[in-house]
Amino acid sequence: MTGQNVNIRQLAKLSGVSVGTVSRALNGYSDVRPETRERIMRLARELDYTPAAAARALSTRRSHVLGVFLDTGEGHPDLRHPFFHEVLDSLKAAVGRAGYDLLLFASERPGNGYGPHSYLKRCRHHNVEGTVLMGVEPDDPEVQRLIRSDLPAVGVDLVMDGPRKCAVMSDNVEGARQAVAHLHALGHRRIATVTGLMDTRPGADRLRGYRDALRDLGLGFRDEYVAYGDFYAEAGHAAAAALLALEEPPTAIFAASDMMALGVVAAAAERGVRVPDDLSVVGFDDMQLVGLVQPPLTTVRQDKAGLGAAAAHALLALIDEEAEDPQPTVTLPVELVERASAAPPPATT
Amino acid sequence: MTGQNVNIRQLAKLSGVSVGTVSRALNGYSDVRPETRERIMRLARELDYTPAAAARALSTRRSHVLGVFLDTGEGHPDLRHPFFHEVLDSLKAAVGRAGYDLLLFASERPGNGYGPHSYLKRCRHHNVEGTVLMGVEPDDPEVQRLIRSDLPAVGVDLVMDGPRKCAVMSDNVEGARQAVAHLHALGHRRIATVTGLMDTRPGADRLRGYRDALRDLGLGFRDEYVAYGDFYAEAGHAAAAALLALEEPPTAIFAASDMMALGVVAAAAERGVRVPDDLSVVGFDDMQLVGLVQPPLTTVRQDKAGLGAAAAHALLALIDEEAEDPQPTVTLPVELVERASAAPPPATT
DNA sequence: TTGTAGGCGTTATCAT
DNA sequence: ATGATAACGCCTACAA
Repeated sequence: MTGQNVNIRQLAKLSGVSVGTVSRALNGYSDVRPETRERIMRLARELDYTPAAAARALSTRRSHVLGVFLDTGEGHPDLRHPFFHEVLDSLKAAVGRAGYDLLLFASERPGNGYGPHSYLKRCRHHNVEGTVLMGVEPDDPEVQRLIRSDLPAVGVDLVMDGPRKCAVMSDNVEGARQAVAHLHALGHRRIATVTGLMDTRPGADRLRGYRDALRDLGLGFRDEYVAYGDFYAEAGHAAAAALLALEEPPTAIFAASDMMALGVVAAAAERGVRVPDDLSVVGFDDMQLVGLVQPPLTTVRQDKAGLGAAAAHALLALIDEEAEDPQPTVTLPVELVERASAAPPPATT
Repeated sequence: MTGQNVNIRQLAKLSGVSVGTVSRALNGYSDVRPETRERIMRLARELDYTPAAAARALSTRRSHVLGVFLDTGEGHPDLRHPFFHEVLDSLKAAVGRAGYDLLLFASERPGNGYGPHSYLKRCRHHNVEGTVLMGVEPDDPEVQRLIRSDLPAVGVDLVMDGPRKCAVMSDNVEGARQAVAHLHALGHRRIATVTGLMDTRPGADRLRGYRDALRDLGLGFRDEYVAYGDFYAEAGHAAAAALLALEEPPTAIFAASDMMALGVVAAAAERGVRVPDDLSVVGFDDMQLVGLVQPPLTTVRQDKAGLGAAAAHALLALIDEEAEDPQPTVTLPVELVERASAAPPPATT
């Protein structure tokens, strides 16, 4: 409609005032005569005037854009991890309410692509006011550079030790603990685990929770009961195969992710081991759908929406400087969801 | 590192040339003496110079940013639809390779928030060169305004009839057809369906494919065999309950989404109806995990990665003007994935 | 209350 | 091959 992209100068001319006045009127300054403002705003609406974000950012030095690095499933291109996407949804909603949009970094060559791929550079190029990192490699040297900079950034499941940095994550230790405790309460004594990637914080923490729980419960830790995985289904499948072939196989398996848990269930089914009759399984995440499958999966629910909102909140606080440094990691509670994949162990031990 | 955000002027001063020369050197113009260029580029690297996208966009009138409207699960806040996220992943990868980043629109008040919420306005505000729409309401008046504008836009599962618009989607009709044909080949004659939202293109097309298949197979269409759903699990559950309570219940159900298919399976299980022994179920999507559940779900696979790449491709073509108008809808093939939830019908009819 | 003008960081068009 | 300089669209002192 109308003649495309009106700018503030034309608006000024048409409303018979200067650009300064138009700007002040539109931006809600008080020193503008009501009638003048009204006239300007009406015209702006009629002409469908939209200020150019680039120009404003240039002049204001604020972009009202937040960056997002979402490196999901690089090593597993066919099995995208849905967890971060769910977090992204609520992150989007929360920052939107605060008037921010999200820049999802895709191109590895900001500007003209000279210089190495760099998180920090891409942020500066687009002048984002802060950024969220999800699923990125913790020890990538480029991440380290970002950490040393003072650009506000929050990591999801990723703690960064630097100025204006923060992290949000679930209480993974406690979650794993609850999973094991639940199994123990059901009567299990031979409880194994399939871990996540050990160089990620959730992977390490869930294993720690598992060990802590065993200790507290007086169960004794056995090396052969921990199978190292990578969060993906295939790892759960392989781990279960190995675990069930043990001389003294476990009666229960705590998998550090739902996908691995489903892999465990599948592997069990293949060997004629019934879940939960012969083997109990507890997962982690509470991905959508796992409540619908047979058997419905008992799992530790992460509050993905809460994580996204917390990330938004933390990042905005960092940006508004209303945050002491260093900022403590935000840890969200998890909740054991009892469904049908965990039950008392078979009577015959 | 170094003293934060160097700009082209400082770079010019330090390398002893004018800003014009720096700009030309960095942007690879030929009319720059090799030694000069080398000196400038080295300095730029040392100082970690990054051009400001906003300034460049202002001057160039190209932002190298593409917009994304991802309205996922507004009505179903607890059950985010993962389909679009998988598409988003490959979209991101594809546009990234072309040097674009993605702006995920979150805020409803671009600029100063005067005027109504508007897709078009948000695009113009950020000067995106084109935009992708996923999961948005087809008949939202604001979408209509976007459609009438000549901003390049492609819809995923959404056809827009306007200048520089395009759509990508799976071959939903054919997919539904294949599902029904598969069931028919297995011996089923009483085949019901649970539809998706009828005001979406995929919802309508999958129902059409179902009807077409019945006709072609000479099966005869029965009103009571189509239950109207909304793509979500609960709808599948409710539909199955109704369908199975029929006087002459179907022996097979084609659900227009995997989530509904799982709802169907769950409802069946509750009534003691076994899948696939007593009831065959075929879904649509091939969401991750549905191959792992019990029974592994037979379904029609959508090529989500292909959809994202196609959307990127189409949008870039629209932007580069190398696209006749109107642009034909891109339809991607689907593939029936036979797993275990569909089998021959029980012998006793 | 309003107008003027400088500046934000680049690119691009002229000269030279 | 390089240097000035005018846009690009907006905000914001400062003046009036």
